[in-house]
Amino acid sequence: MDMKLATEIGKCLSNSVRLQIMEWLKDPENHFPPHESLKHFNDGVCVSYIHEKSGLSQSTISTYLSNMEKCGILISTRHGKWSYLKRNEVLILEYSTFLLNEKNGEITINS
Amino acid sequence: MDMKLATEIGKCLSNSVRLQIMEWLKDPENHFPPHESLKHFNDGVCVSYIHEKSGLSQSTISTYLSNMEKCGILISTRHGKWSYLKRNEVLILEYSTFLLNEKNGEITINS
DNA sequence: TAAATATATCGACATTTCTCGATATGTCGG
DNA sequence: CCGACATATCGAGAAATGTCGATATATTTA
Repeated sequence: MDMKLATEIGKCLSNSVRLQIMEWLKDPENHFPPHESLKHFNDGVCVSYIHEKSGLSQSTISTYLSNMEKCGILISTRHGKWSYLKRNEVLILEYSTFLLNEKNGEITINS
Repeated sequence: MDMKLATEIGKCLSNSVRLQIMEWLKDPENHFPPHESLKHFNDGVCVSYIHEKSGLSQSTISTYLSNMEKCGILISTRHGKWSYLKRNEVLILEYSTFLLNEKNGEITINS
């Protein structure tokens, strides 16, 4: 993983509301009502549901989500007038792995 | 992992120099000269070596490292007049795991 | 095509972070 | 105890981020 990308991902994860969104999206069924239009959560959750739950303004959340998509940790899919957001688990795994020190192999406590 | 702690860790990792320091400390032997006093890297690297390599001022780096230690991703050990910093691999692993979605089990591509 | 709804973008101001030089504190060697 | 060196803290100005309301754009439906 490229340092520049990793820094951008870090920025997305450095704010409690954005981090909370990442948590909610781990398990949309348990954090959001079913959507009136789509019957599944395959593409995640629409912006307005995230907005309502967040307590921040629509414009703020829209910008957050847009930046999170720009760096790749979220994937956006449009269905009609709704934008659905879901986690990009592959990139998150890459980032997560990048943070670890592969030199350690399995982590050893009490070196 | 607590959301508040995770947010603080995210802030530490949201700056390219701090992220770079985390990278250097994965493998001190290959990024820093041997210390004049200590013959090993068991406790990491002293502040001044990190400072020199970073290109930022001593006060900036001191503050960076202090904050990184405060949230726990670095561990500081004093030896005489030197402070040595090393990665807290255990906490980094916890954070890294927190980011992942355990609901997925092993990650599946192409859902 | 006009109204309604969902989302995106803009401009502005408040808050936080970045970053420095100056200075304080801690520690060793003489 | 004093001078030298390592690190920490302080105060300040610059830059970035947070956050909003207003407005623009897109899409569906009447």
